[in-house]
Amino acid sequence: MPKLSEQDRQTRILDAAENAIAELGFAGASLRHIVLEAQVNLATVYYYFGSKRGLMEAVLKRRFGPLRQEHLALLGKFEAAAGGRPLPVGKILEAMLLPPLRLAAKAPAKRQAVTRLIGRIVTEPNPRIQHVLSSQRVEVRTAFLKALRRSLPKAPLAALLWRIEFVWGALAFALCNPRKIEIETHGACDPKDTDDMLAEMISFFSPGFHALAQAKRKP
Amino acid sequence: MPKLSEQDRQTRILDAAENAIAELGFAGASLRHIVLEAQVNLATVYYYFGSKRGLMEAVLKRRFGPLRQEHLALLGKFEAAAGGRPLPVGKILEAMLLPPLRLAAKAPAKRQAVTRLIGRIVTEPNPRIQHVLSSQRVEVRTAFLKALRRSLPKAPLAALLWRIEFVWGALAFALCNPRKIEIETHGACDPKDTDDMLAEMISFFSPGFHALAQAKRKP
DNA sequence: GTATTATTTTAACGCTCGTTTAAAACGAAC
DNA sequence: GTTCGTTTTAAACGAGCGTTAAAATAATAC
Repeated sequence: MPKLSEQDRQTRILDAAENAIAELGFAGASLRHIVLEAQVNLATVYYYFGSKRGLMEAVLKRRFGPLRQEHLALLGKFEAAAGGRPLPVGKILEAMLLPPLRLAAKAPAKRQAVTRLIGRIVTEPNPRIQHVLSSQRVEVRTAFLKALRRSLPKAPLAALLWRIEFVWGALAFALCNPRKIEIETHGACDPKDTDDMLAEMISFFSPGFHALAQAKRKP
Repeated sequence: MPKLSEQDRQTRILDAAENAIAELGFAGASLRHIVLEAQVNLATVYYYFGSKRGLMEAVLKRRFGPLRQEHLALLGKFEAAAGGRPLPVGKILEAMLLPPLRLAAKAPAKRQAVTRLIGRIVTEPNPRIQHVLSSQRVEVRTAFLKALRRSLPKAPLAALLWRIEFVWGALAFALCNPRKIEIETHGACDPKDTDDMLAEMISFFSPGFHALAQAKRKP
């Protein structure tokens, strides 16, 4: 029996599951497919993770736990640097977008599993998985909302909330199928160039937020 | 045997399939689940649609065929009204966003199947389904790109392409899980109010496009 | 009426899925 | 070297899946 990689089995299973989810979605990623790639016996999944759902949740926790921390840390760092003054919108956007993009950039070029995993989740039908993630991210969501409200005190709450959703949506969409974007734009947009993508997003969204600073028609 | 609704079976199957896809995704929507809701025999699906894939493609074609027409028609109407002059960015955005939103609004309040169907597709892993849609929408994509290039001739191509992707992404995200947005914002954002959503999107994205009108750092 | 076609149903095939049980292999302690 | 707890394996279960072939029914034409 050739044990190609001698990292522990749990990690191999998680890696394989992540790849499978990114490629096939949660429903399509079968355990047998996963254990084949992980070079692990089928029952090993149940020994370590209890069930398929347990494995899926572990996959999400491994990535989105640190992501949550990075989000809060980066926002906190910017706020500390601002010394109590409201953050520029561009900085808030950077704190929103950079951690996921950095996570995506860290992945090896060929397999953008993490990248697509992030995008995959936003449209996940399974309510259980939805809830796992939603509950993990409520803290991040409120932190960014609070920062934006401080920076744009005159902006209506609903307008801010909508815009936050739009930003997350654009990010998720871009992360979800990088290949599609690359093909459809004939290479003019390169999703692998995360620095460029970050710059494009910030320069695109910032003016839309700033437009809220003064105007306030319907209270 | 109670034939509750006497619309023809094909329509009942398509409706049921649309609901199932919206709720469970493409992989999770099983034929047996669909025929149960459609009150139709399992083999009937194969008689009319040949296979599950055939049914899925028929579901997509029924909605996205007319959507494509509406997109092109609305853009054409605005361009005709402009009489050869470049369209305002806001009008282009309206032509992009209104048809899908109108489609979503048309659906009965309880079941926003079409709404979620639109969003579900953008993250669909199945490359076959991806391609069916992608090929159907290339015409629409290029039409809007062309309109934007006319209105913002100084804008770098890549910047325009990125922004178009971001707009589609934000729209898809918002359409995908309206319930999630409603819950997470504690009702402050109401995805069922498509007029409001359209206004929010246009007012958010327009400034970002206009910022491209003059500035052009890297050629 | 009968013959012919179109539609619907029944029943099953083979496959893959998630999951479980129990036995085998292993490692550390004594 | 035996014992004991942990880890890995093999084998099977039942359920659901997409799909198909053929029989039963309904509709149409002659």
